[in-house]
Amino acid sequence: MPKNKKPAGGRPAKNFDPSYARKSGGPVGTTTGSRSPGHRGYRAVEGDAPKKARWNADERAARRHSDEPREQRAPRGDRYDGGAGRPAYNRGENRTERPAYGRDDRAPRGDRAERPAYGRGERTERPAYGRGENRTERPAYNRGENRTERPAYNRGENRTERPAYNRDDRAPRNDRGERPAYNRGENRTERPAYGRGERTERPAYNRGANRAERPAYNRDDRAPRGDRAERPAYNRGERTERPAYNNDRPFTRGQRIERPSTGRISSGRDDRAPRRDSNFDRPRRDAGVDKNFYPNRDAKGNFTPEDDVVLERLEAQATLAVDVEGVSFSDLGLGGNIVAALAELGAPSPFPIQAATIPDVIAGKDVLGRGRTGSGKTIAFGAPLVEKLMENGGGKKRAMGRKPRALILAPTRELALQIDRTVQPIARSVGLFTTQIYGGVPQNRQVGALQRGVDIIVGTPGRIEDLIEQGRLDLSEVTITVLDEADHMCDLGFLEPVQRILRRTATGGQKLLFSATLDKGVASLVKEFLPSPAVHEVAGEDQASATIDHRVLVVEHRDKDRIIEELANRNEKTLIFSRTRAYAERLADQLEDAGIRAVSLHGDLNQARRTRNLAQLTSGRVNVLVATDVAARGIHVDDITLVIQADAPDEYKTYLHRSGRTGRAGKEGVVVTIIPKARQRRMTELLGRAEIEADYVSARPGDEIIEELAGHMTNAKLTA
DNA sequence: CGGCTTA
Repeated sequence: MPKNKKPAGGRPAKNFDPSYARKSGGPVGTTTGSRSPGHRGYRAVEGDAPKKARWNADERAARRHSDEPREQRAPRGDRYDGGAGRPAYNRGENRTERPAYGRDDRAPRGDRAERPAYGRGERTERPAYGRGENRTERPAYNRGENRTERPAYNRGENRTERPAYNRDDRAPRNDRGERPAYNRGENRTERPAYGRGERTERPAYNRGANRAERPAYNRDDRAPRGDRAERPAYNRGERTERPAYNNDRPFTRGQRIERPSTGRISSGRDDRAPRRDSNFDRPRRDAGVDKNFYPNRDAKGNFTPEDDVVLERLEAQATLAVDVEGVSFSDLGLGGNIVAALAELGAPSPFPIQAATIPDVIAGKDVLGRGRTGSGKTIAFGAPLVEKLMENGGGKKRAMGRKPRALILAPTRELALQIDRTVQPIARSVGLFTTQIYGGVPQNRQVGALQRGVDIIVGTPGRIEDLIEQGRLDLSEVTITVLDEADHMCDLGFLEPVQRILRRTATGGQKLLFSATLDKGVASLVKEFLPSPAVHEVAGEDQASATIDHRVLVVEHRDKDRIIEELANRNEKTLIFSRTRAYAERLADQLEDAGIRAVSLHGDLNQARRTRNLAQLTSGRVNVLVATDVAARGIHVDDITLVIQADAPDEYKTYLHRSGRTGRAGKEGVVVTIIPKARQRRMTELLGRAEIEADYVSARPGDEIIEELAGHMTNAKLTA
């Protein structure tokens, strides 16, 4: 706490003083906190003031910042005083002052007696679950024999059997003292507020130095093999199938130590997302458990060329650009407020895809829409969706705790965020609320928003399904569902969760599927959910758009990184795609080392870093982003003039989506795909499928062609 | 390979 907030001679505000609880006296009657009413921390009466009633988590979530658009609030860490000045919130002894954070309201008390000691017996055995020094003692993080004792944590049927897990029924507060050490004790005080603003101050959790000290966390070397054999068959099956699991982690320890820090601010190295093995993957390991969150993809490879035909088979109704000339959004059936909001968003009049689909959506039809990337698909579904909700809305509007009536699903968090940035202002213009539901961030705020009541949900499948299972999200009144990047949502790994989610929505609800590429991969969804869809695409706007110059560089493998470096050494925005997270990270590092400011974007970064790195490209703070295919679809960044495919894509659709990051809104762009000689045949086949013509050029570092492609020479020469 | 849930 800043010293200047302490009145001279006073004692620290009790909420902020970790040592307070130890001082037996309690209030001694001197002034404290702010003297001005309305200021945070204001205390009108000292000493005998009644103890402040506390909110439980849900109440707090419902009240917090209710006066500002919730989606625009700063991330947690930036609020209040940034956390750094809040030394002990949620920690140590303070904890005891808090009457059961987030528990009271959850389950009926009655449960308690029935579950006398769930999760406690074990606890004594591992007093500091998963943390600190204990870690080394538990080489097999979260695994091993404990597992068998709690056979179904967080899973299907168990869930229903113990409706009150993680809830009220644990123990009355005073029980606390008896509870061995759950979440308390010395560890707690040592941890400077896990997961909040102070993050950067956190000494070494999951970071460089510590890494080396923690010999066994989550890594290859974490547990002797023998451990595994002893484990009674739980959690084994997949393991054997994935022998290299954890071996191809992007950062092996070796690398880490070699380059402890290059001084890159943005390396992202310190912002790794938590590993996803153990718990995260666990559900799918158990046969017989219905929850199959991310189904394994062993079945992949059933792809046959015949499946991969372009949408024409679905008899798209083509719309010509000329058809929509002079048409306004009002003509299409949108209300005045929405039209005004669209104008504000920079969309004064409809694009063809919008003109094609908006009337059908308002008419209540299911719609399949294919439009070139950057053709305005978000508005094509967002605006009529809001219009529909208005028509059906009636008096429910703004009722506390009303159930959502529209759902927009996207394959990546970044895309969900971006969609919300467009849809939210449209919705707000007519008094409807949106909220984002996606993983990688604390769920409190999202749950709070749901409790206040929202109309439109924008999110990714994982968290949405999670909240459904927690009983915190009810889709039964969702009458309009949108799948953006629909074909990707039908890929293995996404299809099943998406199907489960769609089945949770109102029966007979309207479904809209949009993507830049659509093929028969969507058939299974169409069959089940879109009985007779209207299919739209925009004629003459295929992906081989004239504004993009496609090139293929055939290089020696050893020259590849060097050539990428030369290509990326330019003054305009460049997006580089790699196949793996590790390579994306390595390339970003290499570019930085070469003096080219670059950041990365991939699933090994935590969400904060992902958001920040993408924002750095958007804002122009850096010109180079190295990404996995997380950035391939839907992400819009202005003025990317060069897309480099450091690894060629496997699928023509991926090529189209990646290259769609440039040449947006009619601007020019170059797509350079770097391949080894051996890949030429495959590449040609892929380009044929994508209906793209591209020149092949062999290149070595320093070649003129690289200068050209980087834009250091004139366009005239480039095309010559 | 990548993407997608956890306090």
